[in-house]
Amino acid sequence: MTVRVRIAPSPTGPLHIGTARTALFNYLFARHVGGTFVLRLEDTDAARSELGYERDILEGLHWLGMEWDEGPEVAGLPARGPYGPYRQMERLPLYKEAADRLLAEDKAYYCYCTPEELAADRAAQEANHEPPHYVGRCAHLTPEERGEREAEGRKPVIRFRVGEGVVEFDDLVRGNVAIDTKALGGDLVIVRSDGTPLYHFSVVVDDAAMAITHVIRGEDHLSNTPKHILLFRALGAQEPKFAHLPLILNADRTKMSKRKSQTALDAYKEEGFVKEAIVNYLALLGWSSGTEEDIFPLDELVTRFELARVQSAGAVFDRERLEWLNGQWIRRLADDDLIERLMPFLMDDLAERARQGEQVRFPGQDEVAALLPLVRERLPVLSAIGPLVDFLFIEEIAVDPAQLVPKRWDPETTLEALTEARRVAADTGSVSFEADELEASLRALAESRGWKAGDLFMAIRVAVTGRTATPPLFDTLVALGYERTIERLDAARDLLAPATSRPA
RNA sequence: GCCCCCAUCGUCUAGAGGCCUAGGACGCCACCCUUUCAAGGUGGAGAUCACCGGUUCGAAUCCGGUUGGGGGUACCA
Repeated sequence: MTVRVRIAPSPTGPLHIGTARTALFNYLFARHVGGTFVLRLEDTDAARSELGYERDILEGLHWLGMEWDEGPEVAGLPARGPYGPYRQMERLPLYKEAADRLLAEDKAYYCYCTPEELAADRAAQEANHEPPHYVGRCAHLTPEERGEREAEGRKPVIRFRVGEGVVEFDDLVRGNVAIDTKALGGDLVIVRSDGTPLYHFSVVVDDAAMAITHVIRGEDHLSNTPKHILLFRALGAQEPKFAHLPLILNADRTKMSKRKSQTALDAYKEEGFVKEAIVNYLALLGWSSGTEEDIFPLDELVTRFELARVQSAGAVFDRERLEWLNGQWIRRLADDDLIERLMPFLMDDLAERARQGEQVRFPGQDEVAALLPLVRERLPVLSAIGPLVDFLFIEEIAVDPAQLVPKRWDPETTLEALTEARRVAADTGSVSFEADELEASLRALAESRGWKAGDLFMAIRVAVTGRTATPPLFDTLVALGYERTIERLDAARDLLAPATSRPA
């Protein structure tokens, strides 16, 4: 029997980090055993489903590198796989047929209860401290009674007879789970009054129709699993194996939510998290290799992944750890690759500065390539590139006079030092403007004047970049170029003393 | 309320009866390197393995209970 798993997102919001993790575990499991990874869109909640979300989800999964073997047609490309269509709203006849079958076999029935009646039932049950459940008012209607209700114009839902007994299954991560059908809340609605199927029904009809062998999903579905198993049985379908993954948690250990955490994959992408780090991190949320390594590319995760090594307790999403992994992955990327990923972030940053009225220059890839050694180890996220190098591309940098003066110095000393530094830089630069020479001559200057090299360098750093934290100074000066270095040193001197009184 | 699941450093985890005076990683602290910031290196603090009882010569590991946390309980998915 060949393994078939699926990821079945609902296009009711942008791709959620939890959905991405569930997709990943399904993907890893499928690839590890040479099975098939199916993508199915569960869009039966017409009120909340949107095409834009669907695209976001598909693009996100694709971006992370999880190609599906079977899935819906997208952007003009035909559906892949023999079990299509892969959007539930395009599979309505299938649910209709399945529901009719259950109806014919009296495993399901029409229910005409109004929302008001159901609400009243629930209120009464609550008052009596009973668990909420459907009372079965319509469970045994005669044809006449049904006729009366139809005549009133009531549109029925279809309910599935849950029956009595204990449903037991062997969860691949949790072991044996047994739940009494009494805890299920009575006969459950499987088809809405408008004829569309509800999740618990469509998911089973489809998993059966698509020959899914393993259902790997979040723990939030664990209590609902008996409903599904009962439905599989009623439909005469082979029930799949189940594996319920631990939930991803907010810092307060509740189920990760938009309200308390950043849940949209897109938001992480826009901050400059690389896909390798996200995949790596998501895999480590609930799974561990059992070794002491923690950096794994996708293909290695595929070879190592086992459901048996999945944790059963929930895992708090730890952004710090994600950032660390991101830095690790950024350091590992090939030059060309990193440049390509960095460019959009840098361009966006500069474009934003331009919008704010600053004069900026947009560098080409070659120019950014030259900066790579200066920034590579300083990027926890790709979006950190702007603040690291934008002073190179902005005509007029803002310099704070207060920051210009090193802690141990006074303005006079600083002015003198910058003046001397300008002279030395000009002298050196007239021969060759290179990092080693600049460093040697400026160190010599500091020594001859009894200044701490660090203080001198800090004054220069702030003068030419406007910042106290930058890539290494001399490489920065070279990147800036001779002329702009001199210009900025002069501008900084002006800041410390009016031009008229500036020492020549 | 009822049902189900879970429980090892702040966080992610290793651990499947003796290898555990509980290991690794993130974060934190210190030192080294160093022109700043990073990165890197070294070291450190940090967990009476939720609690109680049992099984056993021996338990973080097995069993029971307690407590705590989470999830589910819709004409949402």
